[in-house]
Amino acid sequence: MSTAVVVVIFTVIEGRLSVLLIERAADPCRGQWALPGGVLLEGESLDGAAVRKLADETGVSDVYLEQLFTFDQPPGSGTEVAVAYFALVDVARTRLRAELEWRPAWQPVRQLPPLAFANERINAYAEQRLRNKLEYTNVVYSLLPHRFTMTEMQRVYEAIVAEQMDKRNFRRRVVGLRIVRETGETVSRGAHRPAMLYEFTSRAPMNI
Amino acid sequence: MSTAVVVVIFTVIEGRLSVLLIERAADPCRGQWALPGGVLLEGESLDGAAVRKLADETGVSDVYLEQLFTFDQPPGSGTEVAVAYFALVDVARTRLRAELEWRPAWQPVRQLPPLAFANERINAYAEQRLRNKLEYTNVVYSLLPHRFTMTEMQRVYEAIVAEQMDKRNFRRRVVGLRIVRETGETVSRGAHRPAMLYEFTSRAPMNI
DNA sequence: ACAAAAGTGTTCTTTGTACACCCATGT
DNA sequence: ACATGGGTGTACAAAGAACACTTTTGT
Repeated sequence: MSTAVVVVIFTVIEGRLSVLLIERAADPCRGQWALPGGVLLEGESLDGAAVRKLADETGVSDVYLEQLFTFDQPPGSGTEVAVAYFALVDVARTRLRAELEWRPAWQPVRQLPPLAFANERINAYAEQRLRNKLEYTNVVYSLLPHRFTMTEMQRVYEAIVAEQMDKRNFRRRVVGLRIVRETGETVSRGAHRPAMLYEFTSRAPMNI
Repeated sequence: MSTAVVVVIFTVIEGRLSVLLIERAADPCRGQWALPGGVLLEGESLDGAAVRKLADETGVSDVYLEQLFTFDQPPGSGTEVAVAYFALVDVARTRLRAELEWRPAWQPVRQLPPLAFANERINAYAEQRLRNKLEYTNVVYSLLPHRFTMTEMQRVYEAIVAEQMDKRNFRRRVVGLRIVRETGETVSRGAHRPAMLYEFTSRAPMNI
């Protein structure tokens, strides 16, 4: 009996929070979708396994990645428990590894297909935690480039909580909580006046 | 390779937050103290194993018990990972199971003896989580009898956060958050005027 | 009489929320 | 000229923190 590690990988695509799922080409649960996961290797740490799975699936590392919860595995699955992680990645930097028996795809969290195993619970739990963390941490740092405008950041938040925010209150909050700071430089991005560029005060998970 | 389950069991003794530790009478780590734990049995759920360990050690059930975090286990320990839980119990209702090779004792968290394995981290993590949960949930329900005075409840909070609070603000908070409610009955407990009895609005973990 | 805990209100500060207008640029 | 996103301030409400005195009872 071994330990499974699964990773709930979120991104934002066209203003919608989406999650990476794998279509199972083999039994059990052929044709259903499941969260990417695998077993803990000999001598590997949990965090190490999560980083490895994330890199295998998306090619990225150095993103927000946090342990979520540990779930029981169904009998006969070959593993006793599944340690779930969640991660946020910028879709523009990812490269999915599709193979014959391995068809990954981004699915909007509001319209998930039927999932194998207990993956609905894990997904729901991850989404809940993401929304909570959004309010007081810098989780989104790996969803944005190193420098970005307030509007770009706000669009990401709005995609995750699925509602619109007031831009003045939004700015006050993220600057007041020291999640981001002004860089002092501006940029012109289209048919409007130049915008201040911001950056995260830290690109590692804030622990609070 | 199997999965370990450990339980950080808190109580309040003489106004101090204390945790249950076991003195190891056998190698490895003979003479050191460790958190109570064991392996996940065949066909047993994680929560089930945590409930079983807690009952084995203290004789109590129906208390606050929540999954905390999953830690890597050191190589050669026979288990891959340790799923940690934390619990709060009323010391007056517990009965510790002491045996020759098994010497449990309550230790104040401010003066812990040297611990085996990575148990310092687990303890520190549990204490942190307890303090956070204290602010917005009913965690302490299993540290108090069914009916209690405000002062009794406040003493428990003060023991956990290790600082004194204002009783008017304290009452407003726990009543306002619907953690407790008045019962309408009063009691006389010593050389002072009778006190209102309160009760928890729920004796199951509030999920928020 | 005194010691011990119970009970009770107000002020101030901080935090969050709602809300509307003008500006610089590219087409 | 107009469409697009950028930038800004104020008023109100809610929540939290600080603070002191009187009451009831048992010894």
